Amino acid sequence: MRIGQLARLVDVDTQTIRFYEQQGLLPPPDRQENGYRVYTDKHAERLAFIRRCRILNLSLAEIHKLQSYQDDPHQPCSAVNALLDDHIYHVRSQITALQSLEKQLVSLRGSCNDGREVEACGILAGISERSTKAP
Amino acid sequence: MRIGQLARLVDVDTQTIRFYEQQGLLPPPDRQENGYRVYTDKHAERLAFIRRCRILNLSLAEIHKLQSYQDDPHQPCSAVNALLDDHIYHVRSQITALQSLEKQLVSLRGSCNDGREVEACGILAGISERSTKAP
DNA sequence: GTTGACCTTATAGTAACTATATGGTTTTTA
DNA sequence: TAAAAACCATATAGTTACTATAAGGTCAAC
Ligand SMILES: [Zn+2]
Ligand SMILES: [Zn+2]
Ligand SMILES: [Zn+2]
Ligand SMILES: [Zn+2]
Repeated sequence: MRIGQLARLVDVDTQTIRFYEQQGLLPPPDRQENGYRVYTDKHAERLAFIRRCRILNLSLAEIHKLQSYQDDPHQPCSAVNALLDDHIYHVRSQITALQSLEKQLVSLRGSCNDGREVEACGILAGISERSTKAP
Repeated sequence: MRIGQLARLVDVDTQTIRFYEQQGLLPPPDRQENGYRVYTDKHAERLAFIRRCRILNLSLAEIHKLQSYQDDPHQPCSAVNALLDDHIYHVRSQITALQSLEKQLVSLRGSCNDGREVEACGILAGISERSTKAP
Protein backbone atom coordinates (compact mmCIF):
# COMPACT_ATOMS: atom_id res chain seq x y z
CA MET A 1 0.00 0.00 0.00
CA ARG A 2 1.12 3.56 -0.59
CA ILE A 3 1.62 6.26 1.98
CA GLY A 4 -1.79 7.85 1.56
CA GLN A 5 -3.61 4.58 2.10
CA LEU A 6 -1.54 3.83 5.17
CA ALA A 7 -2.23 7.30 6.48
CA ARG A 8 -5.98 6.84 6.11
CA LEU A 9 -5.82 3.35 7.62
CA VAL A 10 -4.03 4.38 10.77
CA ASP A 11 -5.35 7.95 10.79
CA VAL A 12 -2.00 9.71 10.70
CA ASP A 13 -0.78 12.47 8.43
CA THR A 14 1.51 11.35 5.62
CA GLN A 15 4.07 13.89 6.78
CA THR A 16 4.06 12.28 10.19
CA ILE A 17 4.72 8.87 8.63
CA ARG A 18 7.74 10.22 6.80
CA PHE A 19 8.80 11.93 9.99
CA TYR A 20 8.71 8.66 11.93
CA GLU A 21 10.76 7.02 9.22
CA GLN A 22 13.32 9.78 9.45
CA GLN A 23 13.43 9.41 13.24
CA GLY A 24 14.07 5.70 12.93
CA LEU A 25 10.74 4.61 14.42
CA LEU A 26 9.35 3.16 11.22
CA PRO A 27 11.61 1.07 8.96
CA PRO A 28 12.18 2.55 5.49
CA PRO A 29 9.79 0.80 3.11
CA ASP A 30 10.58 -0.43 -0.37
CA ARG A 31 10.04 1.97 -3.23
CA GLN A 32 8.28 1.68 -6.56
CA GLU A 33 10.20 2.56 -9.70
CA ASN A 34 8.82 6.06 -9.46
CA GLY A 35 10.12 6.45 -5.91
CA TYR A 36 6.78 6.03 -4.14
CA ARG A 37 6.95 4.26 -0.79
CA VAL A 38 5.28 0.84 -0.57
CA TYR A 39 4.16 -0.32 2.84
CA THR A 40 3.27 -3.76 4.19
CA ASP A 41 0.91 -4.82 6.96
CA LYS A 42 3.92 -4.99 9.26
CA HIS A 43 4.42 -1.30 8.71
CA ALA A 44 0.79 -0.63 9.49
CA GLU A 45 1.06 -2.58 12.73
CA ARG A 46 4.21 -0.79 13.74
CA LEU A 47 2.68 2.58 12.96
CA ALA A 48 -0.44 1.75 14.94
CA PHE A 49 1.77 0.72 17.85
CA ILE A 50 3.54 4.06 17.70
CA ARG A 51 0.26 5.90 17.64
CA ARG A 52 -1.11 4.00 20.63
CA CYS A 53 2.08 4.84 22.50
CA ARG A 54 1.70 8.50 21.59
CA ILE A 55 -1.86 8.47 22.86
CA LEU A 56 -0.37 7.26 26.15
CA ASN A 57 1.90 10.30 25.94
CA LEU A 58 5.05 8.21 25.60
CA SER A 59 7.85 10.19 23.99
CA LEU A 60 9.43 9.08 20.75
CA ALA A 61 12.54 8.19 22.76
CA GLU A 62 10.47 5.96 25.04
CA ILE A 63 8.80 4.35 22.05
CA HIS A 64 12.20 3.74 20.56
CA LYS A 65 13.23 1.91 23.70
CA LEU A 66 10.08 -0.20 23.70
CA GLN A 67 10.77 -1.15 20.10
CA SER A 68 14.31 -2.15 20.96
CA TYR A 69 12.94 -4.39 23.72
CA GLN A 70 10.51 -5.95 21.30
CA ASP A 71 13.36 -6.74 18.97
CA ASP A 72 14.91 -8.95 21.64
CA PRO A 73 11.91 -10.95 22.90
CA HIS A 74 13.75 -13.26 25.29
CA GLN A 75 15.01 -10.58 27.62
CA PRO A 76 13.18 -10.20 30.89
CA CYS A 77 10.50 -7.56 30.52
CA SER A 78 11.47 -5.70 33.68
CA ALA A 79 12.84 -2.81 31.61
CA VAL A 80 9.45 -2.38 29.96
CA ASN A 81 7.73 -2.38 33.31
CA ALA A 82 10.24 0.10 34.68
CA LEU A 83 9.76 2.39 31.71
CA LEU A 84 6.06 2.46 32.35
CA ASP A 85 6.58 3.07 36.06
CA ASP A 86 8.77 6.05 35.24
CA HIS A 87 6.22 7.34 32.82
CA ILE A 88 3.43 7.03 35.36
CA TYR A 89 5.61 8.89 37.82
CA HIS A 90 6.07 11.72 35.35
CA VAL A 91 2.39 11.95 34.63
CA ARG A 92 1.59 12.05 38.34
CA SER A 93 4.15 14.79 38.88
CA GLN A 94 2.56 16.81 36.14
CA ILE A 95 -0.86 16.32 37.68
CA THR A 96 0.20 17.50 41.13
CA ALA A 97 2.04 20.46 39.64
CA LEU A 98 -1.02 21.48 37.66
CA GLN A 99 -3.31 21.02 40.64
CA SER A 100 -1.21 23.33 42.75
CA LEU A 101 -1.17 25.76 39.85
CA GLU A 102 -4.93 25.59 39.59
CA LYS A 103 -5.26 26.46 43.26
CA GLN A 104 -3.09 29.52 42.83
CA LEU A 105 -5.00 30.62 39.77
CA VAL A 106 -8.40 30.17 41.37
CA SER A 107 -7.31 32.11 44.42
CA LEU A 108 -5.98 34.85 42.16
CA ARG A 109 -9.21 34.87 40.20
CA GLY A 110 -11.13 35.30 43.43
CA SER A 111 -9.35 38.57 44.10
CA CYS A 112 -11.24 40.36 41.34
CA ASN A 113 -14.73 40.76 39.98
CA ASP A 114 -16.08 42.50 36.94
CA GLY A 115 -16.82 46.18 36.75
CA ARG A 116 -13.41 47.38 37.88
CA GLU A 117 -10.88 49.35 35.93
CA VAL A 118 -7.60 47.73 34.97
CA GLU A 119 -5.93 50.02 37.47
CA ALA A 120 -7.84 48.36 40.28
CA CYS A 121 -7.85 44.84 38.93
CA GLY A 122 -7.22 42.41 41.74
CA ILE A 123 -5.62 39.93 39.41
CA LEU A 124 -2.99 42.27 38.05
CA ALA A 125 -2.37 43.49 41.57
CA GLY A 126 -1.99 39.91 42.77
CA ILE A 127 0.56 39.10 40.13
CA SER A 128 2.46 42.32 40.67
CA GLU A 129 2.67 41.79 44.42
CA ARG A 130 6.20 41.02 45.44
CA SER A 131 6.38 37.79 47.38
CA THR A 132 9.28 39.23 49.39
CA LYS A 133 7.79 41.06 52.34
CA ALA A 134 9.95 43.64 54.08
CA PRO A 135 9.75 43.55 57.91
CA MET B 1 22.26 48.27 36.37
CA ARG B 2 23.73 45.96 33.76
CA ILE B 3 22.24 42.75 32.48
CA GLY B 4 24.19 40.45 34.78
CA GLN B 5 23.07 42.29 37.88
CA LEU B 6 19.46 42.29 36.72
CA ALA B 7 19.71 38.59 36.00
CA ARG B 8 20.95 37.85 39.50
CA LEU B 9 18.35 40.16 41.04
CA VAL B 10 15.36 38.54 39.36
CA ASP B 11 16.97 35.11 39.02
CA VAL B 12 16.73 34.83 35.25
CA ASP B 13 19.38 33.96 32.72
CA THR B 14 20.85 36.89 30.79
CA GLN B 15 19.96 35.13 27.57
CA THR B 16 16.36 34.99 28.68
CA ILE B 17 16.35 38.73 29.37
CA ARG B 18 17.59 39.44 25.85
CA PHE B 19 15.03 36.99 24.55
CA TYR B 20 12.18 38.82 26.27
CA GLU B 21 13.44 42.09 24.82
CA GLN B 22 13.49 40.55 21.38
CA GLN B 23 9.96 39.23 21.87
CA GLY B 24 8.73 42.67 22.85
CA LEU B 25 7.97 41.78 26.46
CA LEU B 26 10.71 43.91 27.98
CA PRO B 27 11.35 47.41 26.58
CA PRO B 28 14.80 47.91 25.03
CA PRO B 29 16.97 49.58 27.65
CA ASP B 30 19.42 52.40 27.05
CA ARG B 31 22.95 51.47 26.17
CA GLN B 32 26.32 52.60 27.48
CA GLU B 33 28.85 53.93 24.99
CA ASN B 34 30.28 50.44 24.73
CA GLY B 35 26.90 48.97 23.83
CA TYR B 36 26.15 47.40 27.23
CA ARG B 37 22.49 47.44 28.23
CA VAL B 38 21.58 49.61 31.22
CA TYR B 39 18.44 48.72 33.12
CA THR B 40 16.27 50.67 35.53
CA ASP B 41 14.12 49.55 38.44
CA LYS B 42 11.13 49.70 36.08
CA HIS B 43 12.78 47.04 34.00
CA ALA B 44 13.36 44.90 37.04
CA GLU B 45 9.71 45.20 38.03
CA ARG B 46 8.53 44.35 34.57
CA LEU B 47 10.85 41.38 34.38
CA ALA B 48 9.68 40.13 37.76
CA PHE B 49 6.09 40.47 36.57
CA ILE B 50 6.89 38.35 33.55
CA ARG B 51 8.52 35.71 35.69
CA ARG B 52 5.57 35.54 38.07
CA CYS B 53 3.28 35.11 35.09
CA ARG B 54 5.49 32.33 33.77
CA ILE B 55 5.32 30.59 37.13
CA LEU B 56 1.55 30.69 36.68
CA ASN B 57 2.14 29.02 33.31
CA LEU B 58 0.86 31.97 31.32
CA SER B 59 2.22 31.97 27.80
CA LEU B 60 4.26 34.85 26.47
CA ALA B 61 1.30 35.79 24.30
CA GLU B 62 -0.95 35.94 27.35
CA ILE B 63 1.64 38.02 29.20
CA HIS B 64 1.80 40.34 26.23
CA LYS B 65 -1.95 40.85 26.44
CA LEU B 66 -1.81 41.54 30.16
CA GLN B 67 0.87 44.13 29.54
CA SER B 68 -1.21 45.79 26.89
CA TYR B 69 -4.10 46.01 29.37
CA GLN B 70 -1.79 47.55 31.94
CA ASP B 71 -0.78 50.19 29.45
CA ASP B 72 -4.38 51.41 29.31
CA PRO B 73 -5.37 51.49 32.98
CA HIS B 74 -8.82 53.02 32.59
CA GLN B 75 -10.32 50.19 30.58
CA PRO B 76 -12.62 47.85 32.44
CA CYS B 77 -10.60 44.88 33.69
CA SER B 78 -13.06 42.29 32.39
CA ALA B 79 -10.57 41.25 29.70
CA VAL B 80 -8.01 40.44 32.36
CA ASN B 81 -10.53 38.41 34.28
CA ALA B 82 -11.57 36.60 31.12
CA LEU B 83 -7.98 35.82 30.24
CA LEU B 84 -7.50 34.21 33.62
CA ASP B 85 -10.75 32.29 33.31
CA ASP B 86 -9.57 30.90 29.99
CA HIS B 87 -6.26 29.99 31.46
CA ILE B 88 -7.86 28.20 34.38
CA TYR B 89 -10.02 26.34 31.92
CA HIS B 90 -6.95 25.20 30.02
CA VAL B 91 -5.21 24.07 33.15
CA ARG B 92 -8.28 22.12 34.25
CA SER B 93 -8.53 20.47 30.85
CA GLN B 94 -4.94 19.41 31.10
CA ILE B 95 -5.53 17.98 34.55
CA THR B 96 -8.51 15.90 33.50
CA ALA B 97 -6.68 14.69 30.41
CA LEU B 98 -3.72 13.64 32.49
CA GLN B 99 -5.91 11.95 35.07
CA SER B 100 -7.59 9.84 32.44
CA LEU B 101 -4.17 9.07 31.04
CA GLU B 102 -2.95 8.02 34.46
CA LYS B 103 -5.85 5.62 34.81
CA GLN B 104 -5.03 3.99 31.49
CA LEU B 105 -1.38 3.71 32.37
CA VAL B 106 -2.02 2.23 35.79
CA SER B 107 -4.38 -0.32 34.32
CA LEU B 108 -1.82 -1.18 31.70
CA ARG B 109 0.85 -1.49 34.35
CA GLY B 110 -1.36 -3.91 36.23
CA SER B 111 -1.33 -6.27 33.32
CA CYS B 112 2.28 -7.26 33.91
CA ASN B 113 4.61 -8.23 36.69
CA ASP B 114 8.30 -8.85 36.80
CA GLY B 115 9.91 -12.12 35.85
CA ARG B 116 8.38 -12.40 32.42
CA GLU B 117 10.08 -12.34 29.09
CA VAL B 118 9.48 -9.43 26.75
CA GLU B 119 7.55 -11.81 24.54
CA ALA B 120 5.00 -12.32 27.28
CA CYS B 121 5.01 -8.78 28.66
CA GLY B 122 1.49 -7.74 29.48
CA ILE B 123 2.28 -4.11 28.85
CA LEU B 124 3.57 -4.58 25.34
CA ALA B 125 0.65 -6.88 24.65
CA GLY B 126 -1.73 -4.29 25.99
CA ILE B 127 -0.35 -1.57 23.77
CA SER B 128 -0.26 -3.84 20.73
CA GLU B 129 -3.87 -4.90 21.17
CA ARG B 130 -5.98 -3.44 18.46
CA SER B 131 -8.92 -1.55 19.87
CA THR B 132 -11.00 -2.60 16.86
CA LYS B 133 -12.64 -5.89 17.72
CA ALA B 134 -13.94 -8.04 14.89
CA PRO B 135 -17.41 -9.58 15.53
C1' DG C 1 50.14 42.05 29.46
C1' DT C 2 47.42 38.62 30.32
C1' DT C 3 43.87 36.36 32.94
C1' DG C 4 39.11 36.40 34.10
C1' DA C 5 34.62 38.20 34.34
C1' DC C 6 31.58 40.52 31.82
C1' DC C 7 29.25 42.11 27.65
C1' DT C 8 27.82 41.84 22.44
C1' DT C 9 25.57 39.42 18.25
C1' DA C 10 24.23 35.52 15.57
C1' DT C 11 23.04 30.83 15.03
C1' DA C 12 21.41 26.22 16.18
C1' DG C 13 19.22 22.98 19.17
C1' DT C 14 15.18 21.16 22.02
C1' DA C 15 9.86 17.89 20.96
C1' DA C 16 6.83 16.33 17.83
C1' DC C 17 5.01 17.53 14.58
C1' DT C 18 2.73 20.95 10.90
C1' DA C 19 2.93 23.90 7.00
C1' DT C 20 4.87 25.58 2.90
C1' DA C 21 7.29 25.54 -1.57
C1' DT C 22 8.42 23.26 -5.59
C1' DG C 23 8.09 19.77 -8.67
C1' DG C 24 7.16 14.92 -10.60
C1' DT C 25 3.37 11.09 -11.41
C1' DT C 26 -0.99 9.03 -11.86
C1' DT C 27 -5.82 8.99 -12.37
C1' DT C 28 -10.01 11.08 -13.57
C1' DT C 29 -12.75 13.74 -16.38
C1' DA C 30 -14.33 16.82 -20.18
C1' DT D 1 -6.33 13.64 -25.92
C1' DA D 2 -5.57 17.17 -22.90
C1' DA D 3 -6.36 19.36 -18.86
C1' DA D 4 -7.60 19.03 -14.01
C1' DA D 5 -7.44 16.65 -9.67
C1' DA D 6 -5.24 13.79 -6.63
C1' DC D 7 -1.27 11.80 -5.23
C1' DC D 8 3.69 11.39 -4.39
C1' DA D 9 8.61 13.25 -3.64
C1' DT D 10 12.14 16.35 -1.22
C1' DA D 11 13.64 20.28 1.35
C1' DT D 12 12.87 23.95 4.39
C1' DA D 13 10.74 26.79 7.94
C1' DG D 14 7.55 27.46 11.69
C1' DT D 15 5.61 26.32 16.36
C1' DT D 16 7.10 27.36 22.30
C1' DA D 17 10.16 29.23 25.53
C1' DC D 18 13.94 29.03 26.14
C1' DT D 19 19.17 27.05 26.28
C1' DA D 20 23.61 26.37 24.29
C1' DT D 21 27.26 27.45 21.35
C1' DA D 22 30.48 30.28 18.67
C1' DA D 23 33.17 34.18 17.95
C1' DG D 24 34.38 38.23 19.49
C1' DG D 25 34.66 43.16 22.10
C1' DT D 26 35.38 45.52 26.96
C1' DC D 27 36.99 46.14 31.47
C1' DA D 28 39.27 45.47 36.04
C1' DA D 29 42.77 43.35 38.51
C1' DC D 30 47.25 41.21 39.16
ZN1 LIG E 1 7.46 9.39 29.87
ZN1 LIG F 1 -9.87 42.35 37.33
ZN1 LIG G 1 -3.26 29.94 29.14
ZN1 LIG H 1 6.14 -6.75 31.32
